[in-house]
Amino acid sequence: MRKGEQTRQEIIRKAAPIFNQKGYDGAALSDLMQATGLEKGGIYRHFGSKQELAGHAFDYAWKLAMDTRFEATEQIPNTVDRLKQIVRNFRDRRTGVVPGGCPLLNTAIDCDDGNPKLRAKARQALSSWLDRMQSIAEEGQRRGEIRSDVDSAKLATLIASTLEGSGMVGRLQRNKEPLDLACRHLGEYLETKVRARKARKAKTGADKS
Amino acid sequence: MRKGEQTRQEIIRKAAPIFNQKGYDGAALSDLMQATGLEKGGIYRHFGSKQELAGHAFDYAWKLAMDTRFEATEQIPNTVDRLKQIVRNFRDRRTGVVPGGCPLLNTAIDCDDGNPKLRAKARQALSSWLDRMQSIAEEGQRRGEIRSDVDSAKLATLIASTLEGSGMVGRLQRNKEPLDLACRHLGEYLETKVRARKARKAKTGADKS
DNA sequence: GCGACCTGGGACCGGTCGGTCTCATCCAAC
DNA sequence: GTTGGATGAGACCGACCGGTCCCAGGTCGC
Repeated sequence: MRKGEQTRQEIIRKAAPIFNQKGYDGAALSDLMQATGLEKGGIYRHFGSKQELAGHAFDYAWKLAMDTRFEATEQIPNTVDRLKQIVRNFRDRRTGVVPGGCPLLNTAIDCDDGNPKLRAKARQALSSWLDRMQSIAEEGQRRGEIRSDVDSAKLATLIASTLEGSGMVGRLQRNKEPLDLACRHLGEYLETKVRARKARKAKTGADKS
Repeated sequence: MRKGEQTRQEIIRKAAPIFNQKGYDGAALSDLMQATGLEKGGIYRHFGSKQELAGHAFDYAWKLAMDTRFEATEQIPNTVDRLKQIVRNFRDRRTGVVPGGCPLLNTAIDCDDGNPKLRAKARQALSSWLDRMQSIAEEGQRRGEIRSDVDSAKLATLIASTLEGSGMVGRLQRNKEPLDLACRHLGEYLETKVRARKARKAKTGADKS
């Protein structure tokens, strides 16, 4: 029972980059066999189907992505600063993440037509991301750090959309400028439209217009 | 010579949605045969390979997308208003467009690893879109409608990234709100950070902060 | 109206796909 | 040390993949 579970986790770990890079159809059993060093029978002992393995691989990749995106944010006291750190994490933190770009973006596009099981997973993953950012925004509003007229759900959606879109453009151009651009744009937006002003006194030069 | 060319165009027209929805690998010859009503031999008479057909199908889909996105913009005199119309077109105009979402986004993700030919096409398509928006921004700067401190290339990238990201999120959620949100966000951004102020007098209430 | 050629059908090809099954081996509890 | 279940190898399967080719029939220019 022990060795088997170990192998199972190893398969998921090794399979995740394959699925993330090649997509569900593009990732052939032969690719997975090569990546894991196992024969077909060895893989199918632990998973009932390719689809099942793909599901676990996505969960694994997404967990890593989420952990990375929220890394070093828990201890930031101010919620706006926390959101800004999330934005920066998306741009900067690359180590440890499953290769092939954002698993959410990849899976969403890959499974948009056909493969409803994986699509549902992607949808759920998006929700989990949005919910977590929304919670931070709501906490900020309760604490008076974020303006009360901000719609927390829409803010989360805007941040996620902008980051994912920039990630896609940057990946296509093989250039990190779009991501950097989005990062700065969102940073400015958070400062000027989201962060509550302290009192009467303006703090930053950014509110000049 | 006449009938053949007609059939060829018909194949491209019918194949484009298949490739756009299922991706390159996912679109099997059998799917294309069903969509076109032709047998394998009939298709291969007009195209040397599946890849070649996919290339033409992408060009066709992208041309339609571009035409739609820039529809009703040429005659808008003010360049900022023209950019705003492009943003609105992305959200609103759906008729006549190849089903399956943005061909650029689909192809970029589908071909990110493997299939460099198609990937190059996607990259070129992105450039053509960015260049066209950048040209509008530059024209606006020459005419004093757009602030001189705006980086036209970065503005184009920001608009494209935001729209594509929102389109992806909206597609996953099967909900047009993200796109609407991005649209309004970009509209506000264009008004407050891009459009040149007329003179001394403030025109909109938006510049209050 | 004839003849050449353009067009499309469909049998056929080797390769690979995801998936199954059997059996030798390994490991771990006793 | 023995033994029984857990484990993984690899042959095998039918389906389907992209691609080729030849031939019948339709479509043209003349």
